[in-house]
Amino acid sequence: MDTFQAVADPVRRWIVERLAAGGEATAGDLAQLTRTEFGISQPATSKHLKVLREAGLVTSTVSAQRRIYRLDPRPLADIADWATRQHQYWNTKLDALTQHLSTLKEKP
Amino acid sequence: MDTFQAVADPVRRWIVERLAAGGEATAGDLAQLTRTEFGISQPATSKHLKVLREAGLVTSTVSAQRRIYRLDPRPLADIADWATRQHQYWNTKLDALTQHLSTLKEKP
DNA sequence: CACATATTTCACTTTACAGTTATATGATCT
DNA sequence: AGATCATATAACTGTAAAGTGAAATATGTG
Repeated sequence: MDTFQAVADPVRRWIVERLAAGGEATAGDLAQLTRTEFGISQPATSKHLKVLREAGLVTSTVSAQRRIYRLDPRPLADIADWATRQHQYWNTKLDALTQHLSTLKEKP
Repeated sequence: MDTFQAVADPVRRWIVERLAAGGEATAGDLAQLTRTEFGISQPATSKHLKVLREAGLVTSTVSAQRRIYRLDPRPLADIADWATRQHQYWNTKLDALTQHLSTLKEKP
């Protein structure tokens, strides 16, 4: 699954936001939080974490029985880049159009 | 369907890119192009366009029997903002950590 | 070693979505 | 009006993803 699909799911997007805000969290923390936030079970969250892991959005390190999850900022940068590129490219065209229209208004 | 889910699909992302590059296109143009690019039928593309419309990513205007599709840059800006926000927030934390580690290295 | 804790994986069900063909809608042309 | 073109919708199918409870795996503790 690619990066876009990974963050398409609201639960996973919420997890990403949580990790960005808190820095890191154990799988148990996240399972607890998503339970209260979305009412889903612990295995459900575990599977979401797997998807995020395979998409490269998060990394996990083992600490005894706990798995500590952290965000990898690079894939997010890719998304931001893509969106900004499409956004800006088209915006310049839009600006050109607006300007063209206003010159038409001056000299009708 | 929300903006993220709309651009999660590769066909729709391709359509967005095409509109950003070309400025505008008719439904027929896009149906033709996605046909050669992905091998899907005209109704399939029509449904993708519907999703993009309902997500607010594109607008369509009627010109005789044709529907002309254009990109609305605002939702893309939202995506870029979101991704940049998560990315940067965590990056500052990462920088702080890196700096912390290097000071530890100096004075062990 | 037995037991508790943390997390993942398995087997299964339900739901959502992309795709298809066929049909409907609406505008243009002769 | 009838034919045709452009696009959308309907009805249906196959597949994938998200959810669940139960079991497996691995680590720490009395």
